[in-house]
Amino acid sequence: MTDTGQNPITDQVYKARQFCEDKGARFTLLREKVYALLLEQQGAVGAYELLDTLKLTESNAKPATVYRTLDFLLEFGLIHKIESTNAFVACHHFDCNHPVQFLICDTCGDVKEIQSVGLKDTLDKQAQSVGFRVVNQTIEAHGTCAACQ
Amino acid sequence: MTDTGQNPITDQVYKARQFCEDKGARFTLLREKVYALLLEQQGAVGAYELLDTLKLTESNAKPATVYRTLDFLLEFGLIHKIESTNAFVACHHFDCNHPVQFLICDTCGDVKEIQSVGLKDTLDKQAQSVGFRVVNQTIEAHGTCAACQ
DNA sequence: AAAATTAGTGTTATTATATAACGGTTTGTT
DNA sequence: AACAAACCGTTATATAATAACACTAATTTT
Repeated sequence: MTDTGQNPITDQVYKARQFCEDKGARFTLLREKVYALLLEQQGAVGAYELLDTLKLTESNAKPATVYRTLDFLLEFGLIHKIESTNAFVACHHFDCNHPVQFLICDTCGDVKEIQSVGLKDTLDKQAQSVGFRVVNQTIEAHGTCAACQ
Repeated sequence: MTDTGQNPITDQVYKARQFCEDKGARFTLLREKVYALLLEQQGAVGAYELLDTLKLTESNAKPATVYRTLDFLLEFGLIHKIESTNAFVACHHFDCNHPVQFLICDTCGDVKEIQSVGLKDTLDKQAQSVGFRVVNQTIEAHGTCAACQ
C-alpha cells in the first residue's frame, strides 16, 4: 500500500502504519480497521457505536476488543478521547507534537480539533502560579459550529 | 439557621439555601444533605460513592435519588462535574459568575477550582476565529499539586 | 530450527456510570 | 378545597468500561 493521494482515508491509514512501525509498534489489522472506521466518521463516536460498526466485518468483536484497540490508538496518539461525551475521534496529525483542544458542535456533532500552544501555555502558567504542575490537559468547548449558525 | 462563622460547611449550606430561595428554587433536605456531603469531601466524588455515603442516613437512596439531586445542584451551579473522572465537586462561590477551570491532583485526588477569565477568553477567541460559537467550556488539568511535589 | 518470551486476541463475566418510566407525595397556587 | 407543579420512591434498564483467563501469533534467544 502506498500514498497515492487518491483516497484520504487510505493515505491516512498508511501514514499511521508507518508511524507505528517506526516506533516498533504493531499496527495490526484490527487496529487498522478501528482507526479507519474512526476516520470515516465525521464526528466523535462512542465505543459501543463503534463496536456495532466493527461487528459488520468482525462478527466476534466484543467490548474488550474495542477498548483494547482504542487504548492502543490513544497511547500512540492516533486518536483522542472526548471526555465530556465519552467518545473517540481520529487524529490526523499524530506526527506533529502539538497540544490539542476540541470544538464540539452540539447541533451536528462535528468535532474540530485545534492546536493552540497559547491556550496550553496559559493554563500551564495559571497552574504554575498556584504551585500545580500540569501533566496533561482536557480542553473542550461545546457550542455551535460555523456551518450550523 | 444563621451564618455564625463557626462552621464553614453549615455556613456554606446556609448561603446555598439563600441562593436557591432567592431564585425561587426549593433547597430541600435531600439537596441540602447531598450538597453538604460534597462540601465535606476534599476532592471530587463519584455518584455511587456519594450514594453509599448518603445511604448511611437515607437508607432508601437509589441511583436516581443521587443523580436527580446532582442534576439540580449542577443546574444552579452549586456543584461542578469533572468530566475527565466522572466525579462531582462542591462549588464555594456559586454567587459570583466566573468561568471555571480545574486542577486535579492525580496523587492525592484534590481538586482545585480556578477562575481565569483570560483562559476562557482565549478559548472563546480561538473558537471565534474559526467561526465557532462557544456555549460552555470544559477545562481540566491533571498533574501534581503543590503539596504532593 | 526449536524453545522461550512477549504481544495480541477471543471470550466470559463483572463493575461502573447514568437514565427512563411510573406512581405517590408534598408544596405552592387558585 | 381543588388543582397543578415539583419532588421523591421505586423498579428496571441502558450505556460505558474493565478484569481475568485461555489461546494464538510474532519476536527474540538459544
